[in-house]
Amino acid sequence: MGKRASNTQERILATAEQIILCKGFSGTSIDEIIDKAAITKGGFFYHFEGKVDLARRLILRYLEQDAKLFGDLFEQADQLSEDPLQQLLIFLKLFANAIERLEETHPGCLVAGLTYENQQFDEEIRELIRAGVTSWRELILRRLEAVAKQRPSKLAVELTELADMFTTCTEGGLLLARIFNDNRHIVTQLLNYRTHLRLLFE
Amino acid sequence: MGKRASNTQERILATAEQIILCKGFSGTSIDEIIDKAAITKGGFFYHFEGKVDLARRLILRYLEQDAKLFGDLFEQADQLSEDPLQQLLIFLKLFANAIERLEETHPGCLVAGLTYENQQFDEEIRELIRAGVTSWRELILRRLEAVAKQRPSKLAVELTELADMFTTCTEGGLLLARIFNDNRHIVTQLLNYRTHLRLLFE
DNA sequence: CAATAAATACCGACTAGTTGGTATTTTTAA
DNA sequence: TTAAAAATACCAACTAGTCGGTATTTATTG
Repeated sequence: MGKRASNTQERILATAEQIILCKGFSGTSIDEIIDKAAITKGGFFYHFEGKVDLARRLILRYLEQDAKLFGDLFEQADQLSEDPLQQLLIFLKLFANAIERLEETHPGCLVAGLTYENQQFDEEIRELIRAGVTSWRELILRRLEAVAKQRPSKLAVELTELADMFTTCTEGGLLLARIFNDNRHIVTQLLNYRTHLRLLFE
Repeated sequence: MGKRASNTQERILATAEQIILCKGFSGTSIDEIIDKAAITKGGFFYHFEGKVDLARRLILRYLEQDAKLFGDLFEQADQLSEDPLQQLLIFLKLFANAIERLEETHPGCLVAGLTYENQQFDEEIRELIRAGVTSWRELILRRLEAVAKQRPSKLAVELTELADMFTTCTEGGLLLARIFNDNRHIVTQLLNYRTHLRLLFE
C-alpha cells in the first residue's frame, strides 16, 4: 500500500469517525462520508469491503490510538512517582487535564456509540468492542493490584469492579459532556473516580 | 382518543423502543416497527407525525416510567429509615435489586442511546434528553443536600457533581452490562457509587 | 330508541428519494 | 508500461412519508 493510499484511508477513517460519532453508524451514509472525505464511491469501495468493514477498521484504529494515549499518560505518571497509588492518581489527573484542554466538546467514545446499535453488527465487531473494554479493565486492574498489595482498602472491594469503574466514570462523563455540551463533566466524573480511590486507599 | 387507539399507540411505542434500543434509531426502519407491532403504514402515520415524533414520544414515555420507578423506590426507602443518608443508600440498593431481578439483559437506556446519534434530531428532542438527565440530577441532589446538612463529608465535594455521579454509574453500568451481556455490571457499578457515598459521609 | 351523521382508527398501494454496493473506465505514479 | 488508486455511471432494494379509501365507534336527533 503506497503512501497515497494510506493517506486516503486515514482521511476516510477520520472523516467517518467524526460523522458517526455525531449521527450514529446507521445515521451516517457512505455518500456523506465520501462527500466530506473528498473521494468517490469507487474510491471508498476500493479501500473498504463495505460499511461493516469500515466499522471494524474504525474500532481497531480507535483502540490503537487509545492504547497509545493511555500508555503515554502512564509513562508520564510513572516518572513522577514511585508509589503505585500516586501513579494511578496522577494518571487520572493527566487524563482529565488532557480532556480539559480540548476546545470543542469531546465527540464521544466510538465504543459506546457503536454499542448502542450493536445488534446490527456481526459477532466479530461486538467482540472487538468487548476486547477494548477488557483492555481498559486490565490496564487499571494491574495498577489496582499493585496498590492493594501494599495498602489495605478501607472497605472490602472487588478490584475488577473497581477497575471497571474507570470505564464507567469515563463513559458516564462523556455522556454528560455530550448532553450538556460541556467537557467539564468528563473531568469531574474522572475526578470523582480519583476521589473514590483516595477514600479507599489513602 | 378511544381505548382502541391508546392500546395501539402503546403497542407501537413499546415495540419501537425495544427495537431501537437494539439497533439504534436510524438503524430501525418504520417498516420493521409496523411489522413487529402488527399495524400498517397508514396506522402508524395516523398516530405519529413521523419518525422524529416517534422519538419525542418515546423519550416522554421513558422519562415518565422512569420518574414513577424512582418515586416508588424512594417512597419505599423513606419508609425504611428516617436518616437521609440511609434513605439514599437504601434507594440505591433497591434500584440495584430491581435490576438484578431482571431475567434478560437490560436493554439499555433510551436517553443514552439517542444521545449517541443526537445530531440528527432537532433541538426539542435534545432538550428533552437534557431535561431527563437534569431531573435525575435534581432528584439525587435534594437527597445529598439533606445528607450534607447533618454530616460533614470526609473530602470537599461539589454536590451537583456527586449527584451526576449517579447517572454516570448507572449509564456506565448499563453500557458494561450490554457489552458483556451481564446485568451484574449495573449492580456493581451502582454499589460502587453507594460505597463512594458511604466513604464520604459515614 | 333507532336512524343517521360525524368523528376516529386503521388499511395497503404508491411515490420520490436514498441506501449500500457493483461494474467499468480513467488517472496516477513507479 | 503496468499495476494500484480513484472516478464515473449505474442498480436493486429499501426508506420515510402520502393518499384515497374503509371499518368502527361515538354523538346527534327525530
